[in-house]
Amino acid sequence: MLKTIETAQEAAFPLTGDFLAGRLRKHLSSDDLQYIEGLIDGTLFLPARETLVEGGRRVDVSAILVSGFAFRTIERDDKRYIVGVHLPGDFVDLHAFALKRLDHSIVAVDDVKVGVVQHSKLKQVMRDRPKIARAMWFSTLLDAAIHRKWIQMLEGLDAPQRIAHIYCELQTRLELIGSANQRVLRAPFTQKDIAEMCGVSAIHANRAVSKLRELNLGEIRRGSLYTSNWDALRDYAGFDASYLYGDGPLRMNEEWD
Amino acid sequence: MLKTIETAQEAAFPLTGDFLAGRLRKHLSSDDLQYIEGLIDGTLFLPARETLVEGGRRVDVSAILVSGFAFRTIERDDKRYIVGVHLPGDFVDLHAFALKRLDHSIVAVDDVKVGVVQHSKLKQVMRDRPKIARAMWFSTLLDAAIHRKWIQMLEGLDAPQRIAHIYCELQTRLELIGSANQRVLRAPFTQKDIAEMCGVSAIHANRAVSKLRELNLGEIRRGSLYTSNWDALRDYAGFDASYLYGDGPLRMNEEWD
DNA sequence: CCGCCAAGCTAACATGTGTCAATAGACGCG
DNA sequence: CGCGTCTATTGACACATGTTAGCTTGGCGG
Repeated sequence: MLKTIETAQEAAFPLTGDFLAGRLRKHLSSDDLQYIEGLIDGTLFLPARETLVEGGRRVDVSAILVSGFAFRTIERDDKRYIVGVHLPGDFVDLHAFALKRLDHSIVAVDDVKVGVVQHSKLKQVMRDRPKIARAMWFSTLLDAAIHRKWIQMLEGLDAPQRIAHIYCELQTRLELIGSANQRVLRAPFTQKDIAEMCGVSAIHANRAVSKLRELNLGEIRRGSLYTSNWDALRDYAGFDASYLYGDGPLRMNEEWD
Repeated sequence: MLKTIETAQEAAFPLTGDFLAGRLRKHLSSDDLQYIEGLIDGTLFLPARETLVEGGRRVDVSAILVSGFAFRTIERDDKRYIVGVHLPGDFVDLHAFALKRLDHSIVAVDDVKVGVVQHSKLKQVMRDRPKIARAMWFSTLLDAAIHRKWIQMLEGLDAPQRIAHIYCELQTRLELIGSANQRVLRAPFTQKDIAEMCGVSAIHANRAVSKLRELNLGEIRRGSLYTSNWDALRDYAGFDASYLYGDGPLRMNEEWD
């Protein structure tokens, strides 16, 4: 169960379908998207910095992030490691459906709204709607592809490049769900958050942020990135968006039937 | 298609079912395992260091590793980043089924044998055998969980600890498929391979290997790890096997019906 | 409006890691 | 058997990052 269900409040208004399954928006028909929306049992609000799913716990529901940011985190010896970031439209703990318990936690970064789906319903989807099931599988594989890119990033980039890469990824993912802004990437991260995503100390993250500013690549203030030169930033980070499977000739609509 | 299909040879002998779907061995009935084995169209041999699947290419088959080791790698600017390791029994590019093209390459470490499965057959599985489909999904989610652990490892451990952690993981995974040895973990890695898994230079990997030797934690010779003290090694790396979902009360046999 | 506290920033020094250069060992091949 | 090549190893030095300490800024509640 959701650990913090008791601190959350029920939503009063309907979901729009706009951000729902935002990541799959380009990959499924609106019929299919509506079907997914129909799986949602209810909506929860969770305040910033609260834990949505505690690692190790058994769960029998999964959650779609409707608004706000969330982290995947692993704790060890009082240190927190951020292993992924999620945006509105991400089916954020779908992994728990097949794994039954998660190896990590999901925490809200700012105030978030999530849609809750019972695993029993997902089991039904597996039986009755193989195409939807495959799309959900695809969504978790996209998480895996992002994980691999982070591994490569941690293996090959220094701290300023890692920060640049993470923001480039987020910008592209926001573009894919239609909520990017050209001049600013609004995000609620502290520099400690940035440090934990990059695997460096908070102090070094600060140095790295300063370096990006000195290089005129962008200015990070209170988590938000202001830049006039995304191309230079992408170049600096060696960012290549193909791992996000955002477009090209391989969208599921064309491939999955 | 398999890029190197022309360099590979057809297998002459039948598969045993022993290592097949080795990772799922504890999670499925022998009936189900035999069904998976039945999906295999043919067998390929691939010589050491050859590429099984080239990243970016469209594929319409996936491969189960029957014998030998394989790496997942990403290339960039003539540098190779190893983002994962696979052992016999791993459904090594099942990700390509839903993704259609892979964001990375699969390369043989030593001489390998793989079983090939057509995606058209997997599509059939999605329609007709939801439980098997879910098990295959599980297998890819296990890859994702391993990716997350690598991210944490790269964010939080220094080079010698990373090496220790990787070998601990491999030992546990070998135990899970019943082919571990208590005194030696036989593996065909060069120190350059180890460096590329850890995200450090080959020279620094050498220093790290030396340090493990000095600390009496283990001796790595030609890729194989000789140790008499796995507990100390696990402790040194902060290794906790729960992310491998090897046992406990959450096996699929009990949970998936 | 004040004051508090978390977040951001800076400096100085220690450790981890990269790079270059050089050498030694292991293996394949003629 | 000896040569050449890939792998492993060592030393010296430069750069990246961690750690500790202290200071500044900004948002927020009283």
